[in-house]
Amino acid sequence: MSDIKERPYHHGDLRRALIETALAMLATDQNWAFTLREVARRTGVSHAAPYKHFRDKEVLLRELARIGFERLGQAMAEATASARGAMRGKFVAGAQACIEFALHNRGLYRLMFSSDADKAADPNLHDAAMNTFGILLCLLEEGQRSGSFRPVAINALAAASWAQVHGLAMLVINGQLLEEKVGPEPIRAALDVLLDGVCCGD
Amino acid sequence: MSDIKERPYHHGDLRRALIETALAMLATDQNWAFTLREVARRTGVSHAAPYKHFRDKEVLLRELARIGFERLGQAMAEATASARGAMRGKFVAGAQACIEFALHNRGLYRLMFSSDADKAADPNLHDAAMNTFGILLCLLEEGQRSGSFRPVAINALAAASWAQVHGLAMLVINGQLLEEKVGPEPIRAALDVLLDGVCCGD
DNA sequence: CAAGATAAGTTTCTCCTGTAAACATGGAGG
DNA sequence: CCTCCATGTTTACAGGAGAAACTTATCTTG
Repeated sequence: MSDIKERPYHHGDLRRALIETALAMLATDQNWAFTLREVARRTGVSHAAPYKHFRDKEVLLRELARIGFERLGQAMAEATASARGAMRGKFVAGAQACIEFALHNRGLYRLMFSSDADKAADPNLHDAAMNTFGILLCLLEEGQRSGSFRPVAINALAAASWAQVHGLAMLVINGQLLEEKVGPEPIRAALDVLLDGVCCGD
Repeated sequence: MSDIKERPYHHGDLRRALIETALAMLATDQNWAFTLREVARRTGVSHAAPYKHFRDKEVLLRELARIGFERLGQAMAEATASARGAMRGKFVAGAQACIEFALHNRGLYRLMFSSDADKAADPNLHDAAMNTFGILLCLLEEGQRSGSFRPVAINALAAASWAQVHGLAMLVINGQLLEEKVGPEPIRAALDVLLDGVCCGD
């Protein structure tokens, strides 16, 4: 009663609150191995309450992954947009934005690419992932149009770039890209190797 | 000697048997979300028996991952060794061997690169992973010595290659590299893009 | 060879999770 | 005002991880 917020029976926006709690836990624990009950607990509701908003745990996980792709896409879009100058620089900016995102959101990033975030099971998630992928595609198209990137099949460039960026991100957040193994600035160096294959001339 | 056993109290080689069962389950289920109890059940022992051989579930997971890296390394070594001709071809052979391995051992591959197979927690696992990585390094060194690969920092090449191959493998086993998205033969095409950046001249 | 000691199984137990079902509550519409 | 219904809560249950205590076969050693 003396409580500032005497939580009413009906939370008001529990769905949102649960998502926020889960995202916060992902940010902390970095291995996304959270339990639904813990999310409920930290949100201050009973352990069954979440089921009124998410049919099961995987639905929540997929929603989190979807949000992750949205944010990643936004980060990459901003990075490439604000990077002025050569296409090569834009590409690097986008790639680094992705890797930085992965580093600062390890748990979420891992979830996004884990088999638990099954794209086939949720059209919205699938679309979100595709949109993010689309940013890369646009960038590559732009680079080809401007004559900066080689005029090979766009899909080859896309597959190579996506794999490279995602691969780097995974290696980074797994701590498998340490100085002792691949030297300082491994990300930039690796991207340069790829870009030598992507860009025209040398 | 004879395989038809009356299930003696002492299994004889339960440790090995458990590993084999687990590997078989990984091969089937492809998402390595198996339970220790199920492994015990299928091996025909009580659910507590495994704890006599593995302190906890993660120890078993790490052992499986270690075996996975051993096999992957072997596959890649064989592929690169038996590929005769230009370095570029050797590289492609090794990369394809890795991706093929991932495809045919989805669960195991995912486990190998998941956070549950914590390299820092098991020196043997760490070494196995390093050895596999070493195959790639050797290949790159050989390519540089023979003048086929660009004389940039070996670590840049290594990071780029490792990320590329691993990234492709992850995308492939996640079904995110389908024809509709990246065209036919995406793997070969993507590798060619990278190799244009790795190899000398064009 | 008798007799522990010990390694390797088994049973039993506790705590936790995901999820279903039944019950409670409070705000919206007749 | 009363009743419906979305959104909570409590209770219940199947299953998993792992600890502890018990059992049995094998190994060691006097």
